[in-house]
Amino acid sequence: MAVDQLSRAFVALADPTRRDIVARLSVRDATVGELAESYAMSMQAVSKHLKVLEEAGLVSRSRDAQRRPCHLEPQALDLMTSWIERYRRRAEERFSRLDAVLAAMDDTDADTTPASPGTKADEPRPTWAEKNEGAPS
Amino acid sequence: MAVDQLSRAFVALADPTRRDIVARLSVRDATVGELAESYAMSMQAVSKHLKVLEEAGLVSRSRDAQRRPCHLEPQALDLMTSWIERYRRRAEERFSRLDAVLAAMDDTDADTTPASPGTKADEPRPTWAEKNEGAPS
DNA sequence: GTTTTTCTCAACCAATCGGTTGAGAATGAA
DNA sequence: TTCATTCTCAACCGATTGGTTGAGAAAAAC
Repeated sequence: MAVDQLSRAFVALADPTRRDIVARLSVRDATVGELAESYAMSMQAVSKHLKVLEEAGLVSRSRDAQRRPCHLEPQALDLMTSWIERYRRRAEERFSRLDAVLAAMDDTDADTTPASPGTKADEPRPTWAEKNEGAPS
Repeated sequence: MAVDQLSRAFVALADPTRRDIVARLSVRDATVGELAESYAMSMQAVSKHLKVLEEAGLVSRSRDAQRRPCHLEPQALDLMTSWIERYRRRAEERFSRLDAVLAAMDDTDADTTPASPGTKADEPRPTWAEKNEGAPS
């Protein structure tokens, strides 16, 4: 559904079964069959979960005869962490002691206040993140 | 759907609009109406998105007359980061130079190899993570 | 009081999700 | 070739999602 990499990654980890698969693969690679033994669902269902993880870039698969060993790809996790951390850090800075000072700066610095509270944009179109960052979403 | 906090958080950030809302709230609190101006959808839709974020613990809301200012809650982001980082770190350790050594240890150490490749469990029930960690999922 | 502003709730809809079953592709073994 | 193993694809199903519209609650302003 969500076309972008980041959405796919978050969607992928939103399911408990898929998070459990990621946890297992962090220890060692595994085949679809091996993974499927652990869950109360068909191998087809597990295969579907792996497809979601694969399309999110979280898992890659090689070939070993009939088997399709699954391998965790940590870089995809980095992408998520860096997105989250960016905004967490930003939010926490706001609660720091410099809060009042920064707020005062906000009122005069148009770059950090792209859409000031009173200044209502007439049109919706571009996302806030698009207007203000490189590629946050 | 997913009942646990972590699932809710990942579900919440899986939607691009909701990530954009989080990005905006990381800079400053905002009301539903202010947020809704930026998106090509009704205020009701934005209100629904905020409800999802709120139930995930990512956003809290106070009261100011009719207005319901939304406030980002960074701790919920921490929860996600720490889950992701745990398994990313684990996976990356596997690719380190000690890989061969650890693999050899795995074959003898039953604690780090709870379900050895050949040892097939007869029953599915508990998740892998439940059996091997505190509360990973 | 009435009206305005801000927001949520309820009902609805098409699309997607997470599971199922059944068929079959791909590979290695007999 | 035939058979067994491992896995994916396709079709289907009920439940959930992300949006809509319409009605109305809550608070301040008139």
